[in-house]
Amino acid sequence: MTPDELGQAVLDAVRAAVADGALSDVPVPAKVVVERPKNREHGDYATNIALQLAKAVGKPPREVAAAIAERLRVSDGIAKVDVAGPGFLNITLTADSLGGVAKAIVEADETYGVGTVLAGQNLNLEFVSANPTGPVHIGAVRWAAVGDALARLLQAAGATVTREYYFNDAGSQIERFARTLREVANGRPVPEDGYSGEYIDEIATNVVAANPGLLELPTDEQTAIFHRDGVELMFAEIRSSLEGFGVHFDVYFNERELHDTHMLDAALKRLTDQGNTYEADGATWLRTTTFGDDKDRVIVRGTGEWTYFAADCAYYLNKRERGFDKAVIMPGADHHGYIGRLRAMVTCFGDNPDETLEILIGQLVNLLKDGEPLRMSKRAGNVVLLADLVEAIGADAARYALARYSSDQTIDLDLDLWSRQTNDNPVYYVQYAHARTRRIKANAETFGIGLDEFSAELLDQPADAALLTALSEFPRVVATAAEFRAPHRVAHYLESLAGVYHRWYDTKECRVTPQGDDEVSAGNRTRAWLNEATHVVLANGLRLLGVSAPERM
RNA sequence: GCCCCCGUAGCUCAGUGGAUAGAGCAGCCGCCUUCUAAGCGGUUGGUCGCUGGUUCGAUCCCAGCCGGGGGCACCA
Repeated sequence: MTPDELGQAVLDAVRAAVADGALSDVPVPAKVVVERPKNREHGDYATNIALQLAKAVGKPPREVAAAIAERLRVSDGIAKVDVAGPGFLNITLTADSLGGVAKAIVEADETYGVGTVLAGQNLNLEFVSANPTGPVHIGAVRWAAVGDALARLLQAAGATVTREYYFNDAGSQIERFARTLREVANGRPVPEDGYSGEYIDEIATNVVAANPGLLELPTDEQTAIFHRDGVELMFAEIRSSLEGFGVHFDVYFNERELHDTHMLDAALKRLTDQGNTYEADGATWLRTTTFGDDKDRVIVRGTGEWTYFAADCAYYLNKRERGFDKAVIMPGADHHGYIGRLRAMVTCFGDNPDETLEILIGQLVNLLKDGEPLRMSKRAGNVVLLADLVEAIGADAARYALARYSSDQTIDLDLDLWSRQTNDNPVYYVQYAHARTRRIKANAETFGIGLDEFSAELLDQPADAALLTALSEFPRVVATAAEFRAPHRVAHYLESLAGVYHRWYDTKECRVTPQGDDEVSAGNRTRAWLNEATHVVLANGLRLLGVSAPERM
């Protein structure tokens, strides 16, 4: 019996109690969620449904709980129902009923955990979107890890997800980047507002090599070529480093495309048609204050140039026209001030931002070196790159470390600590648990134990029940993490599951292979399924985070 | 000044209304002739920043305050 099925059984008991008058005719909830109690003495599962219904029923919670318990006890697969504390129902399943979960998980394999809570939603998930003026640095790497994990989660929850990277290849920072390349290539110092770093020299050298005679051209023509080829080389490097990190984007969208296809004009026209623009001080403004923004925003500057915000407007419209129900974007922590104007802009287009726009603001990653904060500045060349991070701690640890914290939390990443590769890093704990499932499987095979005989009622040890209930929780963890846009919940769940599994492994009564001269028992054979089910869940969970599930460690 | 995030064990963090607030690391005491000790058991350690409010019930929701971090361009 799965938690969902148990929830349904509890619901049936509530309905029965209402039907026969034990509970007054209260609105019965559509769904009852049972949870895995922290304390094993509280049964396999618990629910606070009686506490929730007590007020409407007009009876003390324990009395309501007793009425439900009485009707739940007679359900199939229920071993025990206790009323506890203020009115909790603590439920213990029969070994037979609970054990069936193991076989179901093994049979579901990679689809175990896949659900439908977000089915039918077509989402555009935009993340990273770092400017092509330098390599991917540590701040952006966080969003690569979190965004990719979130994309996997949303898909597991049934949504259709397009991963998108927005390249700002049309603004003044790109102009500075091009000028920097040109100056450096000509042996002159980096301009005051330019970019520094080894990559600048490399790219400048490569552009010159690819364009013989480049440095003989007039300055303007040089700049144009450095612009064109430099950005292209930077694009390529960013793309390949992200792919190397296991982060794949379905669409790399260039801001330039918005200009080239006149999307900005179309967006401006739409906004003007809606009556939300005006002219002032020689510029064209969007009246975002009407919809809650602090101040109105310029769309066309006095010089006649588009602002970056104008491109944002066009880009949003473009996403909608490509058929996405919702644009989900993950800007950096320093962009939270954009929420107001983006929501207002969406409203200016006539959409409801609560439905078509979702902005996931996360916090910074701070780097510590020798316990001292390391300030990062791309222009000063003082950056830690994706490649550096991977080299220091490995891609698995990096992805896990960056995805395991709530996005609301500022991360202090101590380079010394992480480069030591001690088991301060919980990814080892989880990966070790997975590797252990594979070794046990291999050992079992030498005893001729495969996945054949399965007798659920033999999974009768407390450690079996603890592992089974932990495994059964996975689908709801996935659904909840997807709904809350919180991949870190998966990581914490896996750590918890790994702990339960390690304890199960250490339980003599729960061995997969026989001890000493013992014969292979039905219990051994059945527990091979439980071991395999644990492998399935750990592997599926790690896959959601983009972390490998090693065969051995 | 305005806005966003954070404040929970020595450290890093989970926990978005319920039962004695959890985990990892660090510390201390134990456990390897039997499926990997990158593991397990035990133990030490917390006025959930403060003050009010809502509630049968608040770490969680609301208000104010105090700390820490980050943002507030006709830059991108």
